[in-house]
Amino acid sequence: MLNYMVERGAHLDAVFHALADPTRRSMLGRLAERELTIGELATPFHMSFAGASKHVRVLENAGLVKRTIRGRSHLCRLEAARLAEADAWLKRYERFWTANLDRLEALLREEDRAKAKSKSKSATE
Amino acid sequence: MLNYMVERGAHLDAVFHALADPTRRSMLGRLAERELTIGELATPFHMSFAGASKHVRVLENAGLVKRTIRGRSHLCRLEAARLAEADAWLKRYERFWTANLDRLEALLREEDRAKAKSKSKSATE
DNA sequence: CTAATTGTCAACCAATCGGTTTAACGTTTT
DNA sequence: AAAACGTTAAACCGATTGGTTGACAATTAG
Repeated sequence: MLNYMVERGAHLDAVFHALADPTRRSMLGRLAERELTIGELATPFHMSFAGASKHVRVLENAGLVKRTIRGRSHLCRLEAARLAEADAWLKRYERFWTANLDRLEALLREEDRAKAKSKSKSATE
Repeated sequence: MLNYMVERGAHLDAVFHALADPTRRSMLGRLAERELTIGELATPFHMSFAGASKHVRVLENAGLVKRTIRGRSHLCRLEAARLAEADAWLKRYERFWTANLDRLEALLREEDRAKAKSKSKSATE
């Protein structure tokens, strides 16, 4: 749906998909140190040039990499904004692994639910 | 490779893949509020029962959900440890969106690289 | 015992994935 | 003008994805 695309989550689909591949994560890792051309990005993996090029495009489409063409070589640089979005999404679950205070909070919510049995809730994704 | 599986990153593949689907993210969101059966997880989406079941399995295989069978219904609960791993991976890039101090750090690293031109580096993914 | 409920499994589908190869394109060098 | 370089495009491949259906197993309710 268009609403979904605009409102929220569309980026996350692409970003998480892009991150779900070790080759791509490795590329991002190298780009975190310096800007690299497609060729430089390709060399560490025993993979065809075109193969690496496709990985870069996935990263680009997810907004994780931006490319500037200079002459015949394409320079890639890391673009972190979308990573920040992914991080923000994960943060919503932070309390589940920071624990401790959680046990308490869980108990409180338990009490809350016991008291107010009437409400129905909407799944905010 | 087996080495890859054991060493690092194998989880991330599965976790990020699991998160790359809006249905699955939504399920996690609901599980963050309370434990739910497969059926309860399925209802919000106009999707077959078996379809939802497969999504849950993906989450389970990624270690994001744990299931306890009680009678004929399967209770699912959120398991956050793997989310923490994903968060830890993302944190390595945090400085790229917190910015500001970065410009400085980048300059410092630039100087460093200029001084020591001898070292080769390994891509730690 | 019989029904209905809760969920899985297996087969199947079209679409996408990660990867290859070969051909082409624009840029730089000679 | 020609050759070499850096990269993309297109066609293709097998594997996987998200989704369906229908049959089945197990627990629960009437």
